[in-house]
Amino acid sequence: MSKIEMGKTYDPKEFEDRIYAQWEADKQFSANVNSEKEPYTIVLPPPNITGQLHMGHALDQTLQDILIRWKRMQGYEALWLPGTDHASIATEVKVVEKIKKEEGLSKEDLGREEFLKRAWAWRDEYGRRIVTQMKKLGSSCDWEKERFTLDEGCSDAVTEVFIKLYEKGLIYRGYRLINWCPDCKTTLSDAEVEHEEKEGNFWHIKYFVKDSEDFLEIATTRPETMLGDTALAVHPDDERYKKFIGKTVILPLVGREIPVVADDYVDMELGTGALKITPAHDPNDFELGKRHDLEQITVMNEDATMADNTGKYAGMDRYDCRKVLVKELDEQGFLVETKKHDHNVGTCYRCHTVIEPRLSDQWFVKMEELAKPAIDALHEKDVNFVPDRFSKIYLHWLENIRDWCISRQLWWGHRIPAYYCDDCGELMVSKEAPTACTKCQSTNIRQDEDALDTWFSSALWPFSTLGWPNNTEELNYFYPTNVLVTGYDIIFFWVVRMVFSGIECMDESPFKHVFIHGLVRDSQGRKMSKSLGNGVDPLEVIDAYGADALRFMLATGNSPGNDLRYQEERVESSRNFANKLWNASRFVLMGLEIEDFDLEGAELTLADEWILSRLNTVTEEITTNLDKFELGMAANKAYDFVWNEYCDWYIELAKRRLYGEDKVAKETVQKVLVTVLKDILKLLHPFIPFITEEIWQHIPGVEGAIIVAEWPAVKAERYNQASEEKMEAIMTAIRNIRNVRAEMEVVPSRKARLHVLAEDEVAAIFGENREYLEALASCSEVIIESDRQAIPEDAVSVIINRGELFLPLADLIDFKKELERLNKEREKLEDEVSRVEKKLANEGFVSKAPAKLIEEEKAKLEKYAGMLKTVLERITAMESKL
RNA sequence: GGGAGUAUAGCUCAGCUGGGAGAGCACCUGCCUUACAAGCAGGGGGUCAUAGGUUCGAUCCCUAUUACUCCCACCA
Repeated sequence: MSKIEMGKTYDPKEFEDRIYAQWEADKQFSANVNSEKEPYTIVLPPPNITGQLHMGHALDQTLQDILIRWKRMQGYEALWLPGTDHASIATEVKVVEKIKKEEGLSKEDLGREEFLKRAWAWRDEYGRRIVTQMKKLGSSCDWEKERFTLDEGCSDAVTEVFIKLYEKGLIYRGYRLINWCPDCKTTLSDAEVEHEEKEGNFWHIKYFVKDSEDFLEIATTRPETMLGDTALAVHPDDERYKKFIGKTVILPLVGREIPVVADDYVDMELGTGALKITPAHDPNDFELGKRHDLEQITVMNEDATMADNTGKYAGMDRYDCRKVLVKELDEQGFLVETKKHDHNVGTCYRCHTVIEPRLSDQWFVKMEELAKPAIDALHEKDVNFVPDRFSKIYLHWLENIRDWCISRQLWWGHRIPAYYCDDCGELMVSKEAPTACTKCQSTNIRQDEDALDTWFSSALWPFSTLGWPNNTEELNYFYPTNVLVTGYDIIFFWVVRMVFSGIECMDESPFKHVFIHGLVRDSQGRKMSKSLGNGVDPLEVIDAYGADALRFMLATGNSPGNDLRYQEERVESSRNFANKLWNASRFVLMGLEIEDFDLEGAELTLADEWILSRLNTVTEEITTNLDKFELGMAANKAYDFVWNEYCDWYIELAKRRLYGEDKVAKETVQKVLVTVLKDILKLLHPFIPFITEEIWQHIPGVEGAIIVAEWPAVKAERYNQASEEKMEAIMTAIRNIRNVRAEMEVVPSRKARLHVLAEDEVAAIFGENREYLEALASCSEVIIESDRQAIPEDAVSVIINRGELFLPLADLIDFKKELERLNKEREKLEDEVSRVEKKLANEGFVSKAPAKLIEEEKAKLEKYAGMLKTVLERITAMESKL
């Protein structure tokens, strides 16, 4: 491996693509059945091929890549299985738009076969684009295993499941009222219907009793459906309307005779307490109609225009017809009043057209039996949500689930493996098209025209991608997967369905953990959307700041399950961190003459021991955080350690030895610098893979890539609390000296002697490590004093625990100012002392608080009281001079 | 109509099982100190939404209230 000089500034463009290509060439992402290793599997939530990746994908994938890279380093056979989703309805809409625009044709003009050709071409183009984008982000997927929900294997799985469930009676064909999108001209499942609050009216209409002046007043929000009314309904206990029950009323304008039925579904409080029943256009009316054996009259076409059976209204759009009807009802005296009434209406989740309930023959999955084991899986902790609160959403959905309508009137998707005999009407479900009817032997057989709900194939993703229904080695090894990472917005579209499908087909939940993240919003908290034009393209961000900066920004500053605002400043600060790491590494590696960084037998200084000990502590914390899916916290800890401890303190302290004459000391400090740097790079690699790999490969003597380097182990024997405490004392002293100097407005270039007057133990620490103070506190020399008399009179003092530091600043010292400063210090210490004293005087605290805490408080009291005493003495001395 | 989330520094957000409030950005002061001005050093700034309760002790637990956000729901 060649060790080229590192560039002076961090330039991600210089190496990100190169590093990714190198990983690919070295097959670092490939995971294979390996009995020596434990598997760790994540399947990528397959992005829709409808377009390009957005920030949400970038977040989703960053989190997965962090986990996969971390586990790979921990020695697992880590598989991240990528792929894309054909997104039946969404893609079909796009392709229809495209051919309309480019060729001026409709999909019917093209015909099924030709249309599918265009759709596959679309898939090739966008599928490729998505892969390119993911690589830019650094996603370490095993691309050789890339799958597509509509590829051969996944399609086999779909057919297999369909037949299996059909044969078990869990898939059936039924004539039901389904959700119909008049624009997409297909059915939708309940999950695909979004409810939107819309302004509307209650129209109060008179329905006259046959051969009578008596009438019933009903209220409706959808007068156009009256053309399909087949009854009126009232509550059986409603005194106002009891006399109407069983009577016949005349449908206004139309003249048709319909009955008045009693049903306790009717709410007496709502509207007028009487309602019209249109079984073919309202789910409740449908149910009620079945109970009363009412006729179902469909009065609308597929495109929501009025049907031929509506006479003069035929062909009108449903809303135009509504206007006309209301006008006519009014003119003819049937309309009593119009009241404003806002209500929720169902809309298509793709095009937001108002759903029209429609009667038709469709395929359904019977849910009750499938839902049960999925509910149990959660209770038995086979499936665990992170954060746990999302369990409720999952449970609520499963416990209230209704049968799932899976047939779609679309071409782009898995065609339903059902066949009909045109002669005898026999229905056959089979893998291959039957050559002849199993009942009448006719060869006039045609396949069901419909395709399956796109989520039907997504539901099988965790095992269809591993080879199911074939009993492959990979399936046995990698299934069940370890964690599913996804947004909360598709818990019921997808997560729920994967769980029950996994249990049904594999007898085992498809994943142990479901790690839920939120949505990426814009800087003002709005959802990113095309219509608002506020979307931020991850590729542009990567172009400007690098993939590592984007990843780090996405991984930090938000907690699991919560939404995240995209803020450019945060990407910038992440980029700055990368730059910091780059420069620190450059400094450490510059002029390195050794390749062996083994610290065995090396003579370590306090600073060495301190940084190694801190590294160890931080390693342990980060590992624990990752175990608990606290990725943001882990990243922040690494950030703090690198910047505030390694760079700001250790590197600064290392400089003296580094530039010094002592060769052994120089080598030792280089060893420590590199040892710590190596672990830093490893700890950061899952978050910022490119820069860490690039730097790693500049380290002399390293073999192999960091992507497969071993995750740092926590070393019990190196944990050194004493060195951390000693170092802390010196660091505090340095901070205090800097603070005093800044307050006294001493220019940094002016050095001063430091006199230390302290208890022996403390004085010893300062004496042994005087060079730290010289290096970082502008001290020209450090003198340990044993006699107060020896301290120059014109010195500024810094009170420390069990001691006092003096800085003689001759001409600069202003006694009045110094006195002010000391008095401020005194106040602070007095507050502290009185706070602790109060606490310790509290009977309840002393008797009930844990012993350790009480000890700590006592130690604090001693410390602060001691410091306060010193400050007071100092003040007295100063005052005598004024 | 149910359910959930959020409310912490000027802004965006962390804060694990209750034990002296943190970061990034912004702001103020001083520094080009031979890795880094994408930097260094120092500093200001918070009755942790409100009111109660539990506790020796509450940003954290409980109750209620307010504001915002989201999800679910067949009430015409």
